[in-house]
Amino acid sequence: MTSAAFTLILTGLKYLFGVPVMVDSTLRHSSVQASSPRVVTRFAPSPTGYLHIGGARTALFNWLLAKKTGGKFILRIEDTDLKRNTPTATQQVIDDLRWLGITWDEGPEVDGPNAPYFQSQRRETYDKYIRQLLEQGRAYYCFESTEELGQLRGQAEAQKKGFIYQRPAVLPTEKDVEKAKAEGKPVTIRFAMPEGTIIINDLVRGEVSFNTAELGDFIIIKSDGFPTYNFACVIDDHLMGITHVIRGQEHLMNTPGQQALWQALGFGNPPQYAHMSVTISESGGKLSKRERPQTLRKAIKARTDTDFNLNELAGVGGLSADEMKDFLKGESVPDVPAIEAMAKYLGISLPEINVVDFFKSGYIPEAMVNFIALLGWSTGDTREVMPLDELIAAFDITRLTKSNSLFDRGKLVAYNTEHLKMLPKEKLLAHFKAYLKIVDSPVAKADDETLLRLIKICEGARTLADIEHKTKFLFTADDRIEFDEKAVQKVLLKDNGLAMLKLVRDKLAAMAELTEQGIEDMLRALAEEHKVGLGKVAQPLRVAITGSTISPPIFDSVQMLGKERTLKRIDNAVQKFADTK
RNA sequence: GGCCCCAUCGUCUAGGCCGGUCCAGGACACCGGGUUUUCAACCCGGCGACAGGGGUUCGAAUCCCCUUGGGGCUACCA
Repeated sequence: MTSAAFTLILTGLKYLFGVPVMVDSTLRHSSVQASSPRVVTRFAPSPTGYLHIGGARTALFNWLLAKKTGGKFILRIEDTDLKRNTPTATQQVIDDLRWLGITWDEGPEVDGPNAPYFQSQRRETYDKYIRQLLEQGRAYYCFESTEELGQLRGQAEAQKKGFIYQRPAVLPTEKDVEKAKAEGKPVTIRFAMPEGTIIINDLVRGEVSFNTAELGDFIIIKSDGFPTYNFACVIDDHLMGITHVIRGQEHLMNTPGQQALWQALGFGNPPQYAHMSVTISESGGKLSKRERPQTLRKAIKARTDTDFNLNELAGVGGLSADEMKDFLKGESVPDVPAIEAMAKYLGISLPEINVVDFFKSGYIPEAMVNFIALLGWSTGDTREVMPLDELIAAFDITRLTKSNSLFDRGKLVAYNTEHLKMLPKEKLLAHFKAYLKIVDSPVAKADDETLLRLIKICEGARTLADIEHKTKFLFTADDRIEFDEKAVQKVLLKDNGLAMLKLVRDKLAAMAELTEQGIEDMLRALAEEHKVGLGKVAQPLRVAITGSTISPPIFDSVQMLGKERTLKRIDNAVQKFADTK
């Protein structure tokens, strides 16, 4: 691991209202490892929704590092933005992490010495440090409204300059605060950024330097009294003894500010940072949960058919006409359930972004974790498909890639196929049952023994959804089979398919007991007798009992369906298509 | 616009720090063939990349600079 964690260089003699901030000094911090041998990492999501792929990747890398080094992994909920928090989000994130197999040593539901793990419950702690900063003149009050700030920003933009908050020549006093409050002005607190150059030594990017003059004084306490991310994160990382912070590149620009804060608070050595590359989606930018509503919006706009009723769709989503209008204009985004209901109504599938989306599509966590781990990281040799323990053993934080990577669903499918083959049967059974439950499949009715058999006869399946689709016919009523038109045309109505089906029926009816072997012998004999390939006799049978040309091996399919039901389905098919051409 | 990051097959990547062993390796995808009761799986083969331009050097995918392209951030969000 790299030695110097970071270097803060401040040039010149700078005074902040009489208080010397830093005098032309170069502070070198020794290796984090030297002072704290045990690695402590964390995943700190904000509870605004489901865990998405990007978050899962961040959590995974932090978890992997902790596991690899025998360290500790903490889950901390950054719920300081009351407006954005959604009530069930924390539970959703917890469920998603558990599904992936990512467990935490400290955090919600398991607790630990650093409790509470919800930032909204740590107000006193932040208050203590903010007082310290205020007293030292390293933080100061501000009273501008959002509108005023917006105006200043607009002016800067008009001049093609970046907006930097101008620190007042004389800092507001407590008296000014009282006055502002009396006048109903919002009160926020900004960090007084010291002047100079901050160099961060990133585990994946190397040295990156920033001029603090271009960063400006950022807000650390909001007008509602809650800390902003940049402040709370620094306090908690310090208090919780975090040694390594692995996060997305989108946080790179926050790092100098956080390090300066770390320094100002006298926290000593900051953690080692590793800014991962970003995961890009097929459509271009950062993989984002916005893609689902965007896809839906596009689909709605693409509907030009006359019988399509927009109001009806709005009703499905529980939206008013105005809300629908806003959504289409891109001004608002409905809830997840509303989005999903509308997508279902339109019969379109939304891109999988959240971890649950993949669960519902039939992917297994082992494959997800393996695939996500290889997005921006590699072993260095040619190993790719690996079980979890091997992944942990192979993990090396210094091998993270610098460049962004595209989330390729095709490759995920390939990984899922491999893991489906590798996984012990009991584990697969558990995954399959969970899957059947979440998609509310009729197959869920089957007992474990049957389920295990279904898994076995679907060997080579790519997803759990494949297994479900292939075997659902067993749990459908005999007269409710949905026939695939193409399959009927090609298999039953052509080449005497129906005639062959009748022959098969008679042979089957004559069999005392159905075994896979018996069925196979019978079908093969029939094919030979008529000098045709097995396909010619098997396919009509397959279509008759499943309605489609896709099914598990025919011998198993028939055996599992049973003689009575098979005959009934053959009769139904013969009757149904006898007069069709 | 400003600041920051990145750049090898369509995609994920190995190699780059320690320049020659790389006319660039693997995987997915794709194409062709095989196996076959369907789909999937499986087997064999093929296509396919060092963004461009300048340097440095006997020699550059590897080091330096520029251009171009992509991405991130630019909130009283995290």
